[in-house]
Amino acid sequence: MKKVDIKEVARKAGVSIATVSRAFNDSSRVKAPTKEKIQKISKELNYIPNPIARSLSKKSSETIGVVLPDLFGEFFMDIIHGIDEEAYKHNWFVILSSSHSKRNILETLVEFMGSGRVDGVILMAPQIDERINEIIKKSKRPVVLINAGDSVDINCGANFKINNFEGAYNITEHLIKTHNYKKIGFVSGPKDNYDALERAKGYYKAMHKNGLTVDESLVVPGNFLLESGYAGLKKLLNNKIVPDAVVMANDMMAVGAYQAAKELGYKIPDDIAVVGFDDIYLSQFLAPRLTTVHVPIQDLGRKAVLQLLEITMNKKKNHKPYIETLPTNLIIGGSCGCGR
Amino acid sequence: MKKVDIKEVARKAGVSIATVSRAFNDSSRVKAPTKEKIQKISKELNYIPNPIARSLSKKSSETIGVVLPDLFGEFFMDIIHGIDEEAYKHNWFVILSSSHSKRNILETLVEFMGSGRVDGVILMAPQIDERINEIIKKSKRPVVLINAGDSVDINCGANFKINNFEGAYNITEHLIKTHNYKKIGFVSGPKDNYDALERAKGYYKAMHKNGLTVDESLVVPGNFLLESGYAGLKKLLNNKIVPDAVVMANDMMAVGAYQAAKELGYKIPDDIAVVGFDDIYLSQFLAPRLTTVHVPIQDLGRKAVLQLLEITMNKKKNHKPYIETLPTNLIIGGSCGCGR
DNA sequence: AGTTTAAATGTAAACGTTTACATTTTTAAA
DNA sequence: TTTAAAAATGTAAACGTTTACATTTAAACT
Repeated sequence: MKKVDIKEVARKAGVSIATVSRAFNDSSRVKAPTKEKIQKISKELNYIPNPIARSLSKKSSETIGVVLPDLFGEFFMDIIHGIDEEAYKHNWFVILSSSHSKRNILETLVEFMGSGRVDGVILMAPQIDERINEIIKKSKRPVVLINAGDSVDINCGANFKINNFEGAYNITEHLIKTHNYKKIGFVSGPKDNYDALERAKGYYKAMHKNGLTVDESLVVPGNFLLESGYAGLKKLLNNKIVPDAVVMANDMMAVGAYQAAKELGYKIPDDIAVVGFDDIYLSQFLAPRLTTVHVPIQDLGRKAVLQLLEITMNKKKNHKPYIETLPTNLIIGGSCGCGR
Repeated sequence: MKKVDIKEVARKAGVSIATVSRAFNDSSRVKAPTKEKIQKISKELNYIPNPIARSLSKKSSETIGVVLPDLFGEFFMDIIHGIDEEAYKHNWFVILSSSHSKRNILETLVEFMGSGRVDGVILMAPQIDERINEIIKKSKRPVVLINAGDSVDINCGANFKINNFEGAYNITEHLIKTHNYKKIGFVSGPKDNYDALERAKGYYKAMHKNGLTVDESLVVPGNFLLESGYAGLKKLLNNKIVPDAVVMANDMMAVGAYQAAKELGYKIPDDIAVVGFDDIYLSQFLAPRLTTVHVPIQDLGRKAVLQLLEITMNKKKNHKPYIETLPTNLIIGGSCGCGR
């Protein structure tokens, strides 16, 4: 399989390399018979235009860089799935880089941006610090953010978010209005996490809107990990004011809560109702099925790609960043008390 | 942030571009003070050598292409995780492509191989057909296979597999020797899937080795999906010969089996023991925890990368393909009857 | 100091495309 | 036919590096 380049094809076809190139690109400018001959010969020789050379010349690579905080959990799986699927549909490639360390986000970003390696990047950084923001601002290439808070809207090409607030609000209100719970606890996520913060806000808002005061002791800190959900619920169940329901800031912690409840002999939802957030795969297998908030993660990935392509195509200069907040929806299981 | 290239740096540093290039590559050949000056200036100008141009010139991209059958389930997550982690460690990039269709595997492979886009590819194709095999053979670039059966050992650079046979053998034998089950059923995976076949073999072998005959009706077909596990167990429980234990060819089907058992009022493991294969995340949350076979998936990814890098570095001409079969290990839960 | 050798740097030709611009061929109009 | 306009093709200069090979500079011997 010796190397075959455009010259070879041109020679065999009796045309110039420009014609060959055109045959592969803007086909309208080359006569049909010529094009056919070139195609035939290319097939024979197994010729594929070298994408590297092409990128160098065109200054674009038809490749998207994807930078994710850490490659773990189905959340990221789904994002990647969405991205990959959409990118493939449009014949783009995806370069993946999960940021194995904080510092690495920067590095990768710089590497991506500075070079012709990618035409744009999809960045998911839970909280964007100043340096990252700086890079995005300076960058020639479009950046589409996923779930990145609002502080950075200005510099990016687009920012897709999940409506965490609404989701938390709705599920909390469900507990209040449908089930008439009064003492509703909350186990929060990491303090510096954008999603976590929004979810907390949603919980508070729903409580207040419905005339319920939130006792200090009803809110305990968590970190999105199973163990902290476990510890969180235990703490709540040993509280002076024992809640009759509890909102976990994500499903993993809800799983921990299930374990804690079981251990302490509390039945869900009879002794205590538990709800989560994320609708992870696992949640449907819990008994009773977890009531939670579904988050359209794959959509997030897909939309990010589409937006990035759009920006890349249109080359709009000083486009306003496009901001979209995707809605969530309530998944009713048995853990809130429904279907009792 | 206007473009800054090697010429710009060279000019500012008062040296030739060759020196700049050397300063960035084989540093030993440029005098220390010069190098420092170049580094300083590069930093000032935010210069990063254009990887595309570099690739074109060097005919290598420090990028690995990863082709996976489909981007779904944690199995693939783990593989990607392993690959990404190891690649990052060695400063390589990863281009991802899940093959959204059969035909696409070919396309992607050709695209990857023919061009300078990647230096090598990691391919996971459950069953490799002739055309794929052909491409691998012809290819200039190294291919490392993951879990691809043995038919293709000849052409690739390496082939990493999971010891499916051993895993299935061991878990079946565990049921026999530790628990003294005699009527052990089996729900198989897809007929054309390499892993599935090996697992089936392991089950049969363990049965025979321990003097148990396998009644036809004890083996029912499945397809690795939850539903088929559900259907599979139901079928077995309605059998003339009702098994006292059943080996599911993977964990997802075991989850289905749990649902079927529950529905029919069979208690696991008292009425029927169930074991799985894969040790998926979910399996630890089943009640009782699923007894299963752990598969070192991340290792698979990591090893594949390492091997690929090695091949790329050493440029061994006609190296024998490196073949390694990774061992599995038994995860004992309550579903087999242990800890009763 | 002069000569040889080694180290540092420079020059210019790749690498395989794309694409303005120039030229030729074809088509249409006069 | 001739000529103008349009379509097809060709020529050659980018794109930003790396790297043989050539040249200069420095170090090490006589």
